[in-house]
Amino acid sequence: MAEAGFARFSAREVAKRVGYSVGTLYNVFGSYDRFVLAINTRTLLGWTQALEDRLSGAGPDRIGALVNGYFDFAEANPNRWMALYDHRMPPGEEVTERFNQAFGGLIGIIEREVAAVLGSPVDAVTHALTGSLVAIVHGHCTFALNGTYRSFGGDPRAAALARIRAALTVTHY
Amino acid sequence: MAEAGFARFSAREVAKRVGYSVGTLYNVFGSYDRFVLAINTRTLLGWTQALEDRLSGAGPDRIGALVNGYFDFAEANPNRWMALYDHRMPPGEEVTERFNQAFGGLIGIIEREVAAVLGSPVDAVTHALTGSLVAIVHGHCTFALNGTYRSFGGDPRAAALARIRAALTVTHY
DNA sequence: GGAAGAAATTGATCACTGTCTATTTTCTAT
DNA sequence: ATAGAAAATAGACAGTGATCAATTTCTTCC
Repeated sequence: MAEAGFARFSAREVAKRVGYSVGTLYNVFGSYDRFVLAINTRTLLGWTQALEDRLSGAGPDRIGALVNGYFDFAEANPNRWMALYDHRMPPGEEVTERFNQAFGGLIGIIEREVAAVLGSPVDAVTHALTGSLVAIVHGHCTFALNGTYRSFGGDPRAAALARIRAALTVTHY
Repeated sequence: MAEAGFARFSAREVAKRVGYSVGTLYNVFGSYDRFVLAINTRTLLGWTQALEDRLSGAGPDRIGALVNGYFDFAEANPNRWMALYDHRMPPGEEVTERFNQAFGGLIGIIEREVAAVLGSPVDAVTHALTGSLVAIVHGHCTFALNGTYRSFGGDPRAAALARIRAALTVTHY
């Protein structure tokens, strides 16, 4: 996935490279979508770990550390990161519990820092605000990786951080 | 594309439905990627038109009209809108000039309104800020359409608009 | 050590995809 | 009516996800 990217990823190619037949892959994972989901869960866990590492070595600007950690992981693993959003479950099928937990864990890390900055408890309000802040960084990161941001000019991660700070400032009042 | 979505879209199926053979589609468009690009260019032009219509019937809150127009188009045409970002050119190949122009036109509409709100001329600074604001809305809209925002709680378009206003407020100073 | 049963693995097969090209059909202008 | 250009076709190719009966490998117990 890291090497080929979501569009060119193939279960058969994986089977060939790991020395198993296609059938085994399907016995283990059930379907192509569940296979990709397993990979994406792994990516999510690695990303969470990267953010935690950033925070543990961070100075007073923990929000800045998170935004930079977010971008750094995505830029270091563009194909894996993009696969997280390129892949969609077929209509009717639900995402794995493990995947949801991994995603929740990632958001939880960010949420704690958002609440800390605002001096608020971790509640529904900070949860919703965290989602919105993540959406801000996600949008900037997406445009950075797919080349859209180049036509805008400026540094996407600096812009994202500025918008986050503005949001947190205004929310203070 | 509107009906099947990017993942399940197929040139052969299109050929069948329009009553031509696959070969003709390839004679006309050159490749699958260029075919999708032609569709996406059309989507971009339709989206631009929708935003212009909104603005022409808008009250004093033109930024609000843009954000709502952005969301409304995406929610009314989820598959077409998502295809805009799901599709990526194969490495080495470039996007059509027509596509870039259509995208530039869309951004231009937003940029004029951003400059107007700030009382600034349309220059490199407002251009970069516009890109950042579009990234904000894009992130919220993406999470709204792919279901991610549900787990956050709250209304994605209201959140996007609040973040935009915060960004424009802080930028004033 | 060997046999019975469970577990894991295989590969052939299916319907589908994008891509390409030689061939045929249709149109256009003289 | 005809020569030449343009448009459209069908079929072949290599690749995909999916399925499943048949085979191989591993456990377990006597």
